[in-house]
Amino acid sequence: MKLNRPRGTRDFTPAETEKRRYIENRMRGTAEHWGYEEVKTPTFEHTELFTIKSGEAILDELYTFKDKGGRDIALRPELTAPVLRMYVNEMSVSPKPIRLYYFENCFRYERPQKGRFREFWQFGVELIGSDSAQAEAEVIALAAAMVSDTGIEANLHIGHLGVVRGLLHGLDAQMQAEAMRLMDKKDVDGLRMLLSDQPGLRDRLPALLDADIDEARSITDDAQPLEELQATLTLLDHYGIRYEVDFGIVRGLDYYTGMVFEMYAAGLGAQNQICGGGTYRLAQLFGGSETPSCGFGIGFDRVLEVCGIEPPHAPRVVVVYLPDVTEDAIRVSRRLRDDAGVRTTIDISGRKFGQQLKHADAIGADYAVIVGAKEVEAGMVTLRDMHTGGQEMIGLDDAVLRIMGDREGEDHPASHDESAFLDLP
RNA sequence: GCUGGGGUAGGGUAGCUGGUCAUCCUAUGGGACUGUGGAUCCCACGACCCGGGUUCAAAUCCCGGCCCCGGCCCCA
Repeated sequence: MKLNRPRGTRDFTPAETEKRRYIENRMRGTAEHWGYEEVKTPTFEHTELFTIKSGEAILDELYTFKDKGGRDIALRPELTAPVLRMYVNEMSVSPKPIRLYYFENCFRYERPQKGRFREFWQFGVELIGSDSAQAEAEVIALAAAMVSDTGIEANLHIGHLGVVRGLLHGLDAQMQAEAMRLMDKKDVDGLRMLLSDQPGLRDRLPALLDADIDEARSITDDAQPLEELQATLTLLDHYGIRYEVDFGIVRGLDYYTGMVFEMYAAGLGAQNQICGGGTYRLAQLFGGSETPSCGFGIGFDRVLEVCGIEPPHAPRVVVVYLPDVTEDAIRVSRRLRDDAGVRTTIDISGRKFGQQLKHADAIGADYAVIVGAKEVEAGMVTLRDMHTGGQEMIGLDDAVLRIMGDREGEDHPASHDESAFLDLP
């Protein structure tokens, strides 16, 4: 009986993996240019870490189990909590602010659909130790840069939880939660109905959904959140980032303290959000001292689904040889790998000459380097361009140069990206 | 959790008002072809999602499950 992979998981073929690696490394490169350093945390944590952060309700969506020592363990559903836990455990005395990024798989037990899987990958950033306007603007600008680096046009919406929270202050907790939910859904009618006996709010809250920052001033009495937001937005203008003010972004969780933002891309159906973040305080929940922070997460799988970027083509070379010169052929393949640094394969199946070429074609080789008695005698190789069919007997050094020149002539981005790409294990 | 559509070789499909050996294309391996690929021909390989029911007979009809693709809910 054939076994299939578990629901909501995926296999990635070589072509898909290559593309994922390439995009991943571009994003990595951007984060590093902004001075962020990569961290890794465990794939599983104590379940408590996530329930402390997000409440017991998330247990339904967690992969949990008891380990052999009876501990309650959960596969990580996200990385902000693990990274902040790590900060409290390992880095709380590091000089602030601390700039961290991560790229990891996460697990959520949810119904799979477009852009939603049970194992998915998140790229994220946490700027720990500051919630200044400068910090917020940097984090948002970095998110925008990462997304646009992948060739995606996304809409950036920025809001501030202080405004809604200030307005809802007098209501009981359940009403507040419901109002927040309706704000998030932009459900004007629902809001009016919910707040029908709250004349002070019934119109102001729905009005906030469409308000820009000036209009918001007339809706709320509390000027402070708006000033904070204005300071951040002013800096973002200097970063050259385009955004939309949206007080309907509520990101319901208690630990968000102020600015919140989301990015949306077309072409993803119901799961159109590719990035979400904001300013929060979590460290004290995990036993650290109160530490303002901000960060965001990018849904890597959704990015891949809409981004138009393809990895640069790296030439493929096949050494085609006759059985009586196997040793020479192996020597040639070593030179191609070591000196030219191109991906080089050589027949291991005992195929006949014609079939070796046929196979080279089938796997999409760009060049065949032909080694036979003639070549060995002349101390040369025959370099065949598999695309044009043209071929020429030349010295191995020339062949190496020719192939390397091809690689450098390809249309692909700046060298740092390429070297990062090639340095992968 | 709710809901619509769907599961036939590795991929794509025909058959699906029950009845020869389940069709065709493609991919893969080999041969025709012992120094020149993409063509052609031949051979090989390989499937009815799982379980139960109805029936002399089930890929086909019925029930349940699993899975896939969407939508809702949720979304740290």
